Amino acid sequence: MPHTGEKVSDTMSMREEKPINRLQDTPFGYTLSIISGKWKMVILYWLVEAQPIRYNELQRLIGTISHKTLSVQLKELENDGLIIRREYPQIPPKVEYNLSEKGQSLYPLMESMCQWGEKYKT
Amino acid sequence: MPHTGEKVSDTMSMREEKPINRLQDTPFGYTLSIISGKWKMVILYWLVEAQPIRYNELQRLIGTISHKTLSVQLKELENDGLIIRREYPQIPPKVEYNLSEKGQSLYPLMESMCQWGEKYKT
DNA sequence: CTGTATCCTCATGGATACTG
DNA sequence: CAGTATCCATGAGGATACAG
Repeated sequence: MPHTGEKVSDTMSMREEKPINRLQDTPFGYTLSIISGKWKMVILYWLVEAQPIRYNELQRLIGTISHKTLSVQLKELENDGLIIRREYPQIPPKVEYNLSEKGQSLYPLMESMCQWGEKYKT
Repeated sequence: MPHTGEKVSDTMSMREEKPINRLQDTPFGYTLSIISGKWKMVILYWLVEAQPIRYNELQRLIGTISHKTLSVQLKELENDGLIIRREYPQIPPKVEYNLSEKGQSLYPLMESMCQWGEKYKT
């Protein structure tokens, strides 16, 4: 898998005793750490579909995510630079979420996942 | 996201009251259910790199996965049809794991993940 | 409306020992 | 060698209440 142009052992192997190459430090591992978890990709998916989207609408679309979980996940996605939170100083408050360019760039990945699922889903 | 050719609400939305379209029943959700989790993609990654591979070697390569966890994950991957377990009736036992065609077909996804990580990793 | 703050449950995964 | 069995720790995620 030519993910770096280097030998695999240079970028991902745990074989070296020191320094230990942690999975997270590899491109593959980094991506994994960003999009793994139960909800990350689902949230990103809906952002692709419906951005800009407000907090409540997002929760309604996902349907089964809890209040706190959505909140935490959104904050993590924001910290990872995948989404942009835009707050309107109103009463009542209004917040819109959009994908950043970095977030948008995951679109091909989601596409691949959809196509793969389409093909292999029982 | 044209993952089915149908309207999004027909395949993924939770908006309909009944029947509720569960995420798992969508192509996207199916893929998610298959590859999510902490180790699935890591194991598949190493299979791409080093198949056919034996149980012990696999654990050694991953480096930080526990005995039980690897065992459980391998069984799930086998049940999902992504890998093929081949047992040689020897003493001591020898077992080799290979990717099935279905498993191999995830290669583009892994490729995408590597490339994305390569580009956006800090 | 858009969140935080608590508290709690439970699945995931780890350590260790044992088996064919 | 390639697992299973058992027990345990951790943290992700959920329910509910409260706040700005």
